[in-house]
Amino acid sequence: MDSPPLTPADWLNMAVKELKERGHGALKAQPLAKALNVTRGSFYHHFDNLESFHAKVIAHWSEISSGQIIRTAREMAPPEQALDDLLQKTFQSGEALERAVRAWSTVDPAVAAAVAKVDVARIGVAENILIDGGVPQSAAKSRAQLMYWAAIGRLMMPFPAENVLSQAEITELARLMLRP
Amino acid sequence: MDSPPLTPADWLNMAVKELKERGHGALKAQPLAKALNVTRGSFYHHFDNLESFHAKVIAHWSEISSGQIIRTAREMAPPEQALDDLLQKTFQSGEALERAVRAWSTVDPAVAAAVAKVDVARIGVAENILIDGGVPQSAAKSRAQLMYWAAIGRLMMPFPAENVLSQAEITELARLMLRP
DNA sequence: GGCGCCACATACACTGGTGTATGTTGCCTA
DNA sequence: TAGGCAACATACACCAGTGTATGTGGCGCC
Repeated sequence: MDSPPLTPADWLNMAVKELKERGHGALKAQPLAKALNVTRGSFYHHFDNLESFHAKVIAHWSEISSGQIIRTAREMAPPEQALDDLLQKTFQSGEALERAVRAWSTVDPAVAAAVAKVDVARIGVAENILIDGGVPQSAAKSRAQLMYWAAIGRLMMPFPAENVLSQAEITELARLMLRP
Repeated sequence: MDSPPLTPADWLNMAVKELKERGHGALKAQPLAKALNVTRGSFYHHFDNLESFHAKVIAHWSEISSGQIIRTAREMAPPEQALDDLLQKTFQSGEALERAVRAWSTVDPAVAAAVAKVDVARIGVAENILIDGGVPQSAAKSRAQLMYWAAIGRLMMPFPAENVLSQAEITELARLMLRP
């Protein structure tokens, strides 16, 4: 029943999974090793210590998130639709992960820095969509910020699944935000 | 140099302080005892165990938050001003605490339940302000939700102090939200 | 066919936490 | 003035984690 040897990527993927399901408190060598059916020896073979491992985990998350941003930006159909996508789809399957990372960022400055970068990138995408939709540049930034904050705020509700706006409400909001 | 004997309230106040400054990971008997210059014996004299202590901490936070809500609601001057207050003042000195509690809520269902209740109450206040300001009931709820999510989202940014809207922008937003 | 390295396993010393059981000290009170 | 209780302190057994040092099995390769 022995499985193929593990790579650092395997550890990072498991880390992301545990982060999503149990929060950053689960990012420890011993529990992760158990989840991968190996001992901590493997962990300390691939990584120097917990701190550097955490750094690689958050870097991995940044890449994942950046990938999502690129894809979202590429689907820039009509601005109204792009806005819907950005508001809704960005945090669809990634909600739990996003919540966990943001909670983590409140106690780890390195994570906070990474999250801040991703935030800037995402808000930039939203801003460009608004500008493409005819919103004056001066107003676009603060509106994009507002929208982004609302999206983050929603998923930081204790039960984000119960905190939803109807499609009609989202469309109404998008229309409001695209007003010149 | 001996100080007066501690009460459970002293422990709860210290807990809130540590929660605010270091996050919920600091809510442990040993570190708190050290911060209060006593030993864990005192902790286990006043509380059964960590779990019940945590329950009292979050209950204490709920009362604090409810107090703020009452005060905010009582200052219901003109709706525009009340909205400013709700958006800005609620999380002024309490930003770090709010962040910590919300991060905590992502890993503790009991905390999540308490936070959810406070959220409902706060959104209710915002909704009433909007209704007082002439917004139709049907639209008031979703707009109040949006505003609340944005407020929460802002303070969950890694550096909330750098994520601010100018007073002009807030006023503009309040005006927008109060549109019938 | 022995060499070396990769991917672990094992063992050890250590830290920082929990909960419990049992002192100890001062004050309040009958 | 003796008892009793509140507010601790002390000591113990235990657990879950870290990091490090060293052992080991297989496989690639010349």
